[in-house]
Amino acid sequence: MGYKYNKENILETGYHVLRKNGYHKVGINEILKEAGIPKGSFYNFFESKEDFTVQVIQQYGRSNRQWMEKFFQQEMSPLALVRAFYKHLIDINEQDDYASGCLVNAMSNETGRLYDELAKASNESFESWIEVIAEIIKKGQDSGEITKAHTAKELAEFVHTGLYGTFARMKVTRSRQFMDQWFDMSMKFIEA
Amino acid sequence: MGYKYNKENILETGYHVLRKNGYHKVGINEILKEAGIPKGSFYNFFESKEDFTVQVIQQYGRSNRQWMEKFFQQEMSPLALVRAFYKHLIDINEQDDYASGCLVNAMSNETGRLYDELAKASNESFESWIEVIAEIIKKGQDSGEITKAHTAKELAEFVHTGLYGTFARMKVTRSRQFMDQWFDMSMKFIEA
DNA sequence: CTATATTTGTACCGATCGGTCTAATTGGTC
DNA sequence: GACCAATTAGACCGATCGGTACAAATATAG
Repeated sequence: MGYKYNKENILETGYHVLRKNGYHKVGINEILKEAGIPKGSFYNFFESKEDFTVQVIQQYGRSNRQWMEKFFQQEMSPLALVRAFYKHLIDINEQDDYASGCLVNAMSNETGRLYDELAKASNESFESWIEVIAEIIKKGQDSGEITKAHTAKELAEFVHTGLYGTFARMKVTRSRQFMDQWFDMSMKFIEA
Repeated sequence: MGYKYNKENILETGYHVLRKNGYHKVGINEILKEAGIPKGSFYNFFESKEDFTVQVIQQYGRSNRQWMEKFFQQEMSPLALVRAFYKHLIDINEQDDYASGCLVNAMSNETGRLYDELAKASNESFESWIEVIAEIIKKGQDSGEITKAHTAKELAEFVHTGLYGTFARMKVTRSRQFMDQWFDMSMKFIEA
């Protein structure tokens, strides 16, 4: 029962710190300092650093899925929505000065083969997002805007992991140039 | 002036340790132990952990490029070579039990926005490989096997970063299923 | 109010971090 | 052989790591 600190706020802080720095670079003390809580409270809320990170991923997975569902409810054609969605993600990363990419991609790459619980949480978030993207792509296929050469889920996975691939290039070049190039090619790929 | 230890061997050890564990998970002591050298020798060869890692990336970048150039000299059509190349990379990752992916992708994601020298080294290795892949794709375009809808370099970058994107999925699902799916879709994408 | 359980705050733990220092050893040159 | 520079060896440095211990403070139940 909530006393002084709020678990969701701590997870939110963890999201920002982990997204920018990765898992092994960040120490518990950095999170305590950033969130303004003492260590006792942290280990009251969370069993371990891994458990904390799992919950960060889960909370982000849920809130991002909700945001996506809302985004795809805008009044536009399915293909236009997909285009706007990825354009928006690229814009966000530019505003972020190319510092972070996606938490789930970062955690998957850095810890996916090292810690089972982190892998599971990352995978579940990813798949939950793919459901939403596949749904809008399916609508585009039904309306004839999007290719039926592959299933909606295959297209969603192909495009979204494609974006993840560009994050490595983005971080290293500190530029959106390659993401824009990827965008044009990917959007052409899914067009009917 | 080589005394007792060989710099290339130390870098080779570093390659394996860093590829599997990432940058921040690995301590100098682990590399010393794995390579069987004392700390004094390490800091005789390398200025710092970052300098060491830069040289690991550079050596791997060079040796991998040489391997690629040889691979593409096999007696096959350009498209068949590209297919065989990526099939082979997927096979390697399966044999590796999906533990590592690509060092350059891992370093780019984990450290690309954090350390300038690591970013530079990662970027240079990546671009050096893209040159080789673009070359074989160009040949495929000239022979009519590969689409001319995009330049050879654009296609090479799109495909290769696409593969990088799948590594996150691979590590988290511990399976080649998604890589195979990506392979089919990507190869279809570049076909004329 | 008292009794009890939970949360908060901080000191502390052994282990490890990246890196320095210096002595002993080695190899090459005269 | 003597001499010097480079290399090797590992003890040592302060800082930080993830996590524990425990007492003080706080909230809830009666």
